[in-house]
Amino acid sequence: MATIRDVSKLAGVSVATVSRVINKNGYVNETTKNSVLNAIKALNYKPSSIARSLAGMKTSTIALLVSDILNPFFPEISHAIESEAIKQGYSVILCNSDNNAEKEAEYIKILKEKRIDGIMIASYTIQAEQIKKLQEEGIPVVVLDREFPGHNVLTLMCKNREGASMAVQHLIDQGCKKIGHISGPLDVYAARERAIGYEEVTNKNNIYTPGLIVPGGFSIDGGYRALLELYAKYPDIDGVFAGNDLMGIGAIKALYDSNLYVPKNIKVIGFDDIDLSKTFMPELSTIKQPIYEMSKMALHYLMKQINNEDIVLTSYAYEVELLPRESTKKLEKEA
Amino acid sequence: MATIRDVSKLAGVSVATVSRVINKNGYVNETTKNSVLNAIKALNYKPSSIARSLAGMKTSTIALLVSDILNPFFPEISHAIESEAIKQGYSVILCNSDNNAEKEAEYIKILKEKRIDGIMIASYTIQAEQIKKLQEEGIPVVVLDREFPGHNVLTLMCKNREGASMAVQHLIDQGCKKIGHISGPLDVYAARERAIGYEEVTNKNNIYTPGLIVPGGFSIDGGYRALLELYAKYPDIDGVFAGNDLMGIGAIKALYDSNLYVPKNIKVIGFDDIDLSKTFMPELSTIKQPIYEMSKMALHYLMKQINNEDIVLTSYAYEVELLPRESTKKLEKEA
DNA sequence: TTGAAAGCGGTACCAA
DNA sequence: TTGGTACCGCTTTCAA
Repeated sequence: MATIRDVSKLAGVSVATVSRVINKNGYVNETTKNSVLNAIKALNYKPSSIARSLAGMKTSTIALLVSDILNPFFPEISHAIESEAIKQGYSVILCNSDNNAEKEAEYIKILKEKRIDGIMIASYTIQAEQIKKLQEEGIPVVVLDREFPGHNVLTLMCKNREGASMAVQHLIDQGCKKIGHISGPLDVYAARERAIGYEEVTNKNNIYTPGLIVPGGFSIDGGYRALLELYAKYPDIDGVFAGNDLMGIGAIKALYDSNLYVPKNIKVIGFDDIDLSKTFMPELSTIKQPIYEMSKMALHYLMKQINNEDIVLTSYAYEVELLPRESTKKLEKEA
Repeated sequence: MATIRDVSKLAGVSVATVSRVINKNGYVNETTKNSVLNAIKALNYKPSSIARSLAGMKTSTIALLVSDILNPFFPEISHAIESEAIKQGYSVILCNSDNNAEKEAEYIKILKEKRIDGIMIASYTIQAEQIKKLQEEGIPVVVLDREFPGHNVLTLMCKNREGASMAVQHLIDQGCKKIGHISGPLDVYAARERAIGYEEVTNKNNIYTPGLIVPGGFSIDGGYRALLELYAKYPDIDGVFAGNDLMGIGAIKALYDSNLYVPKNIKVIGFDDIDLSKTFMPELSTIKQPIYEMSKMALHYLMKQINNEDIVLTSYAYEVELLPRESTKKLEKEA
């Protein structure tokens, strides 16, 4: 593989000049420039990012740390982050923690060694302490879908609590009297907020019962099991708010396998609006998070930090939107 | 951030010695070693992979090029590749081509600049020519789910044609008389093979009709539209073999929206056995590809090439397995 | 407008 | 067992 020296020799100039034309900075005579360009082409020269990073002290690479790449929510984030990053000339290295704190820690170590320019975190296992450490070492960080009160990190999320309230209110509006909640892991911020939103509305309507909250681990299987548990305890349940779409889908599946139908016997609403939710049968009502928009802004702020622009390290919550679909439809005969 | 020189000074040794203890190679006195280790800890020193790569001429990084990260098939591959790579001390940088040849080419350029040690390709847009070029430049390549006859590349896939035949035969066994095929893009190897498998079996049973093959672009939406088209042309269709699970799901959805039910009115079978297929309702019968196993072996062979071990650059096809589920069940009254 | 040369942070060879 | 040092391929002053 040709090096900058090969190019400089062939073009009959110094490496400094070659560097200037590659980076389009500094003065360089038009004629000189052309002969360099020709030499580059002739040698099929591709500058080594490795060497560039070492000399220039930046890698043009960021990392995206996710909890679980098999959960469709994360590929959606990943797709957004990557699309936006590439526009700015950045590559992203995707790290899948598999919800495993050790694997995550290992990744963080590797990322530091790789001297990435910044890190975007969409992982539930990460602790505030680790984020603080990253920042102390001068690595820009932005966090998605989490909150660390009292910590100075930029955090982007949606209005989880409000969304949850909207979801539950929607079930009530559709005629549900006994509403269960399949929650995410309650040590996860978003899951907790959604559970609180559920509590608030059920309380206000005097239909709150602690036993109606069952954890479902944010997965299809978890949602499946949670629904069965819920139904065993409360056979008269007629509405379910699932803490995310995946669990909503699991719940519908469990109902189906129990010969109960959605929305006829029980209405179900999820959260997130992943692609799958409108493909499922019945189509899953949900609370839409602006995933792409959030991710895009998150990247934007990460870049700002990387470029040493002053920004306020705080948290923003995006608006959510109720998407009523078939899974919460009020049927004729009920009306 | 501390450098190797900082460590050497604090420990009172030379950088060479520090390098030796970091890399656990060469002789180093136990006492010296400990003082180095202490210095490393005291300074929170993390060796720069950048500098290491530049000096050592290897990056310990491979790339995985996929067609579409939003298609669950690819996160599954990605998960497998990444899990296995990390075990060997390799990081993987995930590149999502979005089925866009230009974006893909851009990525390949970036990857060359990054001097990655090898590249794993699971992309439908890539051309044999590009692979040849990579190889000529000395970059190890392994390809998943494609075939390039006449080209010297290691290619891993499953028995697509055979699997397709099994799928169609299964539909026939379940009593289907008129079987349509929703195909993937026919310029994609796997899609073509599956279509051929379909043709072979339908021909043998004298139920082959060219019009019964409709393309569905390997996506849910495409499958949805393809089914509608198929049904409009052939209202008496009673079985559908979808070229992948996603299209199978789209087809079932389309049927459902047309008030036709699976498996009662029409039976549907897919291909791949993505996670979702057994969650969908009805559960989708499918042909299982050993995705994890294939990916694992693909990585294994990529590493062999990276380590300059001699291997035969050829193609292997893995066995597939019929997974009959609800979507092709023969109902009582039909029996 | 161009070039010489000093790094960037490691590795590895050769001497000691 | 250790240390000195010449690279790896590029960027970036500083001088010319």
